[in-house]
Amino acid sequence: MLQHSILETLPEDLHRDALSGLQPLRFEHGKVLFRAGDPCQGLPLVLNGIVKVQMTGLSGNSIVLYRMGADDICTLSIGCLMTGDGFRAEAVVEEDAELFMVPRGLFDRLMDQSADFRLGIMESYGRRLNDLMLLVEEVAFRRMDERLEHWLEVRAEKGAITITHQELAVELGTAREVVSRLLKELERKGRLRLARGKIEFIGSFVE
Amino acid sequence: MLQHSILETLPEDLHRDALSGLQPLRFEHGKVLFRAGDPCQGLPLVLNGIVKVQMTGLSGNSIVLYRMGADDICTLSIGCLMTGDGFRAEAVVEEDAELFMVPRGLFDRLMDQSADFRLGIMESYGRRLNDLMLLVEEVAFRRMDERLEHWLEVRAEKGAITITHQELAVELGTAREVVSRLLKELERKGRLRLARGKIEFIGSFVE
DNA sequence: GAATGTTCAGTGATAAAGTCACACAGAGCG
DNA sequence: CGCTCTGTGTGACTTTATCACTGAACATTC
Repeated sequence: MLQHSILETLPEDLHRDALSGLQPLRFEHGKVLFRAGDPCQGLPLVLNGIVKVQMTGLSGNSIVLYRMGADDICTLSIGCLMTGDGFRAEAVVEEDAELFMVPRGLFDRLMDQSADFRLGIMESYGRRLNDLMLLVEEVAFRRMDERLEHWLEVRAEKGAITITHQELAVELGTAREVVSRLLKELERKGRLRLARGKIEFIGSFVE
Repeated sequence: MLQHSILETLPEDLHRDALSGLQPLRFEHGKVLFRAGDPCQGLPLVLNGIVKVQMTGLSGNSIVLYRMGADDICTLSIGCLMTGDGFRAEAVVEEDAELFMVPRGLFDRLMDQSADFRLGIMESYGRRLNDLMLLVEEVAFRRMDERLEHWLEVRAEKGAITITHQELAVELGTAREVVSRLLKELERKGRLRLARGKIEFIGSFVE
């Protein structure tokens, strides 16, 4: 389904006009869409798949800031698009994704001519700001065991997931050893089973 | 000086039109502009003074997210303005401030009719997003002693500041005891002098 | 299939930061 | 002066981060 809801709200002529200039780009798992310092090519509209955005601190540690899925807009790019500054973060394709890349000129035109488009952009910005505020709160005040358990609970329905402790550490913005120890603790409590690169949920997680 | 640069870019008729509907609102130090959960009244344009935005976690701890000064735009409000959701944060006047409150209708009209206004809004959003990303990185990976020293260095030129350890803890999103201990350590090293509600800089800070 | 290299996981020691509990000091006030 | 309120100092303990190292699981090569 190669469409994006923010384009569907456009009046017919604008819509046809916009689509004619946009090719869906296909990216595979693991592909780095952009990295810290890259200039901005345009505004990415995610059609399907999942892209995660993470940043690496001066210390070398990384943390996942948020994810984008179908119908999402990479609002982070707008800032760069406007000011010409580079990104502070990097985006990595987590599940094979397709997206439209809206160039600066078209973006300006859509902003100028469609109130719905503007609304969509503003809403997306608001959501992103909100996400980041919640992340700040979580990182600053929540305990790591709670955060880890919460992260696991969200994905527990799948029964098992494929992820290394290092990757999990980046998700939470902590150290690999911390994740290893906490997971081991959960295994001792009989709530999951650990294997190399895999976590299997049992007991309280699945219920 | 009761003007705001984002309004100055408007074409003359729009500018006159906008200003006619806007009264500068005056707020004193300590006044709470809005708190978590409040509905959004409009888009605040800061004319002068300083407003700080902070949030309180479920744990009861707080952290300062960012500050707004002259010519700033409270972009956080746009999200609420659009979706009707309440704020997650609260805004407190730090230095007496005046601001314009742009109501929804006027905001929509300006977005519709002025490319410069749109540009200003987008830039502001971008900056805010960037600030929050940097904050996440700082909270997640930087050591508290470094963060405290950096915070102090920025204000050291004043020679002395009036602040309690508790307030400083909220600035950094940590506990009062941690701040007390780190400050005491700095005092032992001869870099500052502590008094009730006051920090006086000496030695390496002033140089 | 044995040797080798690479990635991933486990763990002890130690340092930094957060939490809890409480003592005490200065400021304001009846 | 004695009382209260707010701000500060500190010990004890828990949680998290960092460092250093070990061994296990998997992949590659001969």
